[in-house]
Amino acid sequence: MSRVPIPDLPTEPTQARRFGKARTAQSTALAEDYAELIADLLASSGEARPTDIARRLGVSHATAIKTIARLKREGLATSRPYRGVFLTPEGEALAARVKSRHRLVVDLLRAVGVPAEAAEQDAEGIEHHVSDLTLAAFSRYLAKAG
Amino acid sequence: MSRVPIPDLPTEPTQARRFGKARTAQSTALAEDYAELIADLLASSGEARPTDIARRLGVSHATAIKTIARLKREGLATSRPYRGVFLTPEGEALAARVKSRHRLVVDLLRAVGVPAEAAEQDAEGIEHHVSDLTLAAFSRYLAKAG
DNA sequence: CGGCAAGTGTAGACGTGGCTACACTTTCCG
DNA sequence: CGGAAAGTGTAGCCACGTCTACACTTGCCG
Repeated sequence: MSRVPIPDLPTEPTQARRFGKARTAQSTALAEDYAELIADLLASSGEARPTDIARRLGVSHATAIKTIARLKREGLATSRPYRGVFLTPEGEALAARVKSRHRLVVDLLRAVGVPAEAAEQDAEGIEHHVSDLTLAAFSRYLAKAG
Repeated sequence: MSRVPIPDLPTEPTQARRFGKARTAQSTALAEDYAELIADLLASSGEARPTDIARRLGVSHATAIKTIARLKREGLATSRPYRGVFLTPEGEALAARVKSRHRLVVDLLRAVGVPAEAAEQDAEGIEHHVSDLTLAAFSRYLAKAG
């Protein structure tokens, strides 16, 4: 009988490692989204207020404030009561990385024929799981094909 | 001066919707992973035991059991104490969908030049955020380019 | 057939991200 | 300049996914 009705599963530790990484990635995703959004707001309007951030993200302002507190704890942002949020140099670096990665993912999706709105929507979730290796491949592909 | 140093942000509700969807997607990701893995284990060894699932996923058996309970609540799986886990028809359908989507994502990544191991790793996280529209585009692209 | 190893299940704790409700500042306009 | 609207912050709740610790079944082997 044919040999591949059941393709071999990855070895147990390999698969566990993959899932583990995917789980961990998710914990950094929030910080990345916030950093990028704060950078955008600062660039486009000069200030990033918790309420604006909350509205953009579709969460309550209380949730936004809690997450901003986490960014501060992690050294990515600064803020003083009633005075808006700013990014530390590390926060800005993260935002820049995230932004360029986002663009690259959207461009790649578009390049292989994904409609614009779907590309934007899916990129929002996909981008957090794209490794540097994959990103480099996207970049090469776009340089060649685009 | 140049007109596009700051590309317009998406409108507030649009962006909120995108983030919201990305957040929601993540909540279904776990169920998808479990369904796919259970299907694989059933296919390759005839049974899916909580401990095997836990080891593959890199979590404790207690976590696996709790998540299996959730799958049961959602009508995707069945199990009786000490007797292993099985999928309902809906669970099998989900597993099949997830499996083919996973394959398509890996193939697409490979097709644009992502190294095999990176493709497998990243697909694990990416797959949960790929919409049907995007999946269809991937499929078209592979048919044309592959 | 008795007992032990392996597997299974349950309880309880923790951190996270989400929410609502309420209190306090700021800002701005009459 | 005073008060109301808008924004900010805090408290307390919930669901979820994770863990460790402990108790109970199963199944097999001597």
